[in-house]
Amino acid sequence: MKQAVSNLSKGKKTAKSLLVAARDLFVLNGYAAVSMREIALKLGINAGAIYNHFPSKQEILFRLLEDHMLDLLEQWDILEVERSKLSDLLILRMFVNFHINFHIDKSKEVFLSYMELRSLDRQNFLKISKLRDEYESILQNILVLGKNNKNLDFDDSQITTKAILGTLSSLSHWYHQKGRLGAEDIRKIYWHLIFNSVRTDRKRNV
Amino acid sequence: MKQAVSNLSKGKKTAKSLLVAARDLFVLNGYAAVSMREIALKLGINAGAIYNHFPSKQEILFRLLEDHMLDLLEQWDILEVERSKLSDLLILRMFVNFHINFHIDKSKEVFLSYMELRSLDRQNFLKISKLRDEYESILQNILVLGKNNKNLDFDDSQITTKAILGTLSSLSHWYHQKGRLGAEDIRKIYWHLIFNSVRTDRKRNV
DNA sequence: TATATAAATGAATGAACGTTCATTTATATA
DNA sequence: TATATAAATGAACGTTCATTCATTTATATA
Repeated sequence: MKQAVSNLSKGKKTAKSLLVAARDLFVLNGYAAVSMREIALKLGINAGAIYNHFPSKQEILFRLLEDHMLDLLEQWDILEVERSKLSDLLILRMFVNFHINFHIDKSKEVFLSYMELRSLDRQNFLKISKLRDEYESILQNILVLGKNNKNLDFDDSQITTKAILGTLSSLSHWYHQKGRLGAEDIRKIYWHLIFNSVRTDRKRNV
Repeated sequence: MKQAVSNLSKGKKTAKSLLVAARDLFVLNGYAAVSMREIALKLGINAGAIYNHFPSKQEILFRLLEDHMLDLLEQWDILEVERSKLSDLLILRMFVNFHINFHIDKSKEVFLSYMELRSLDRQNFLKISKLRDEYESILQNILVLGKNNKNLDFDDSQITTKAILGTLSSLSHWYHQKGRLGAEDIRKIYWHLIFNSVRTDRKRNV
């Protein structure tokens, strides 16, 4: 359970603020282009002070990405109970809505996970890749199950998984709170697109 | 018209090789994480020699992105004659196929344009953004025209444009020459997905 | 082949980088 | 309030960075 910020010790508060500052700067300029001095400056502290909270710049990035992926997988797990009662198609809709909600709430973290995988060192890269594959396989399993039960139709589960995630991920590239459309509109538009692309009676030719 | 490499002077050959080396390194590690020394090392020359061909590292990136975008727009323009005879739906299919072909042929350039927009300085960023918007509006115009003629159906042309481009762009993140599927398979799979997501008699609910 | 021009060298520039550390200052505990 | 611990300072470390430049070497032209 997450703790209210006001209950945290000064050290934990600073660590949290550093993660937020680093996240924002990494999103804006990219990991490699952001210096420890810039991150520290955002909190008005000295760069050296960061090392009381994190052992390295690399560890800050890893913590951001791992926290995000674990959060994503955990939140999906929590829906397991509700999910067990749903049809294949409704589970797919739940996944799409879940994914969109997450992208809207955590658009910076999503964007970061997408862009900065390559900035992780080998060991950290493997850890995050594993979590990412885990998430991807959730969707792929939904698709395969739906196809086996003849409730969904598509040509290739692997590519279709990538394509749907690509469709949804475009969200993190343009979504801003102040936009023209609300979350409900966006969920509806994307669901219609995705639903039609994999429904059973879709056409195979123009 | 492109010139055969063997006809180029030594200087032009080196410049071309530098662009290729920079492209490959930028794709692998990101612009900010690549040094001029690394780029030079790929050709076995000294870093200082790069400046006989390009005025700055920034200019190399800009040249890569601008060349790519201009190539993309020009290749689409060339198809104008063929296009004028086609129906709305076939024009959309032509766009999808064109886009996929380009992603397959120039996957590194596409990936770079996608990832390194933020590494451009303000002036260069605006130039490339303009070209990118131009390309995006090609698809949006196709969609709007198709909807007006009742040959296509979707909720929002702007989001649908972004979603389709997102779908297609996922290609540049996983496509490798040596993969399981050929270009023809990929075109077919993506076309079915996209066609069904915007065809006129699509369903609005589960 | 002689000569002008283009390309590459290798050392040097100052600035910025991540990280360390002895020291000082603030916070939490007793 | 006294004391132990945590957090922040500010200077410094060794490296690496993009870029410059006088000089040398290679190429193209006449």
